[in-house]
Amino acid sequence: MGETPQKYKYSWGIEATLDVIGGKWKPLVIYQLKDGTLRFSQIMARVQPRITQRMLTKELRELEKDGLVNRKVYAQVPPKVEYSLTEKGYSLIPILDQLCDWGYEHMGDDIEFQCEE
Amino acid sequence: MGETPQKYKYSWGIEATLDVIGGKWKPLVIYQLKDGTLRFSQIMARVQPRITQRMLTKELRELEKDGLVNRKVYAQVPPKVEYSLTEKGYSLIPILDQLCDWGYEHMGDDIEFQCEE
DNA sequence: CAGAATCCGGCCGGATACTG
DNA sequence: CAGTATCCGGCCGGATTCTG
Repeated sequence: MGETPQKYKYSWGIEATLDVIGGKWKPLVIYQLKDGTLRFSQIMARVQPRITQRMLTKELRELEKDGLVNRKVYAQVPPKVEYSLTEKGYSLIPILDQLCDWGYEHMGDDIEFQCEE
Repeated sequence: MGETPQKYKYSWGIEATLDVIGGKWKPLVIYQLKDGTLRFSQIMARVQPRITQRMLTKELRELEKDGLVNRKVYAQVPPKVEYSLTEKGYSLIPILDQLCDWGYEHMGDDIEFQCEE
């Protein structure tokens, strides 16, 4: 029945999603991984010179904890760690594309963009 | 060579968009306004008891500054201020819906949702 | 190479009180 | 009613140093 036609609409889903991609560098990191597996240093290089090691480590850990990225450690010296997107992580790409597009269309008056190619 | 086949992909657009909707309450506030104009106290009531006056004022000011909401002040006593979405603000609704859906599908194991109805 | 640890400034966001 | 003003704790995020 029509009760609570629109009620409160707290939109927890939005907050849950923003909790996951809202980190300062997270969308960037996810975007880097969309084309495949990358090593820690490779991600660093692609987001450089803006992100610090500490931040990259931290955000990768959180993304891993949230089930968006896989972390594979090779037991060797020197260390080698590879990161890739999980299914869940991949499912975010279309949304990130849209966020990027919106930014491009509505905010892009004096900044550079690199959404799609 | 396929010059800069994928280059860096900084995705500034994403960051620009998240700057605008990334505030803790902003997506909620925008969502409340999607059905039409609301007064300050009405927005408060809908987001209550979670947001504070200070935060609502602050986020509304930022949304106004970013051109997402209109602010109409009635010169009367007691004061009356109405908020509504701009075109730009409305254009975010589909994206917010997607963010909400994603949260619902991927994070919704033990939280309540109210995306659409 | 991929981090862990430490230090630190800033500012985000909440609580409370006051005002036109 | 719709704000300001003030205080304040926490934590976000950067810089730097050390390590297996």
